[in-house]
Amino acid sequence: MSKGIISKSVIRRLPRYYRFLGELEEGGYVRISSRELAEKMGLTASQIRQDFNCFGEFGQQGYGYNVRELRSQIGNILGLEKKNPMVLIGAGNLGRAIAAHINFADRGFELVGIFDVNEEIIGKNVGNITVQSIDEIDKFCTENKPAAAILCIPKNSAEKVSDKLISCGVRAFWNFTHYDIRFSHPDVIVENVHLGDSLTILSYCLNSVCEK
Amino acid sequence: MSKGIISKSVIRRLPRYYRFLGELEEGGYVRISSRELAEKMGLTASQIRQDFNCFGEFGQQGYGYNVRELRSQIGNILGLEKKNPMVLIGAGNLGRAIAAHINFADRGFELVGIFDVNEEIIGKNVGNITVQSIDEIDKFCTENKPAAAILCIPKNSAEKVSDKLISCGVRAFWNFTHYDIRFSHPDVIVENVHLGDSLTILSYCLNSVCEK
DNA sequence: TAGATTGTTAATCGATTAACAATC
DNA sequence: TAGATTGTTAATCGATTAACAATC
Repeated sequence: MSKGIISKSVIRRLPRYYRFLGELEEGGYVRISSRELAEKMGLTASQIRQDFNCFGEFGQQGYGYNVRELRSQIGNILGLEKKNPMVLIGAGNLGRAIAAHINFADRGFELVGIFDVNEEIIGKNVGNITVQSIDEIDKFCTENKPAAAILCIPKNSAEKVSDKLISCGVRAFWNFTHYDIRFSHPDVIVENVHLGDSLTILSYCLNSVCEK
Repeated sequence: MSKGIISKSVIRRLPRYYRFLGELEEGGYVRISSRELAEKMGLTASQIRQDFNCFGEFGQQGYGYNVRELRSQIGNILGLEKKNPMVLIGAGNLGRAIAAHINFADRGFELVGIFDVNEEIIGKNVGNITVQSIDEIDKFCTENKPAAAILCIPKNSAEKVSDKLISCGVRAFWNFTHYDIRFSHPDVIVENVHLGDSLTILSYCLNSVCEK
């Protein structure tokens, strides 16, 4: 699919390309040039062409890119035709909101199980999934082989839980805790979401002069 | 406070420094060298010294940095002693989870109002704040002068709502929608949280060979 | 004083932008 | 064919790392 290993900077732009192309497609666009797309997205045409050329030659000289075709290619690159089974650990406020709010199917995943330690939550439904005790995780993983896990748990339990999940074969984490999974598991795939840090950055920008 | 304008790359590392130094302080550390901190955080000592020197000379040759002092300095840089009034727009799953989950006071903010359009939610309490109708936002802003807003609303209402808030004096947004506020308001401060994009990146990494 | 470690300058690396030949 | 726009190479820019003199 791709020409060698792709830099994080490029990968982080792919979901946004995918979204924009979806909107263009809905808006009836059939073709678009890198120049026009750059204008709409606030990037340079050069960067767009460089980015796409990491993965192949999706355009045509003198014409530009076919919107539907390009979007579909990027979707494939992102692995969105897959439905990787995923578990949610922690069904507190944040975990339940994630479960309800995120369209997993459109992002290459399927949410197949939810786990918690809190007896008051266990047995209740979140969406159409019944929250199970974390003690069931071993058995569940053996049967369902989840590839990925969402961590919406307190920091102090994150080490134990992630160790356990990795030993059960989970290879990727969407990590909402401040625990650094990669420190003891350098080969695991981790996408961190540090909401607190994000708000802290907003505080900085509100109180100081910021670039861009 | 700082020596000129600081690059986004540096700013994005500040909250993590602040967190680590907090943990060190709790763990009884009095001093730490850039080398030791680098080891713990998975950075280079050089980068740490460069980062800190954007803001001043916080260390002492031959000694290193005083943990408590350094943390306090970074806290000030981040503006965490302030309590900027902030409103939440959208009290659905995600909005309510954010309101409950985030420690605003530790991040330089105070949540002072919550707004929604849904009649079934208006009048209910989220934490100790009563959800108001979005129609009240004008009056509320005049009285309370919120500096920042959290957008947890559908994309198609984001343009109207952000225009309105900006006209009411809101200068900064913690934006959970995929609407690009800066496109029509280039001078506004925006910190985007694109949860869907983040999960999509995890899909890519799970299905392809990734760096780091 | 000697050892340690900073603050800062210089070198390197990687990412973005510009330029242009290839080609539809 | 002429015009447009890509794919790709070269130039620039910015961020990270290395080196070292200053100094506690």
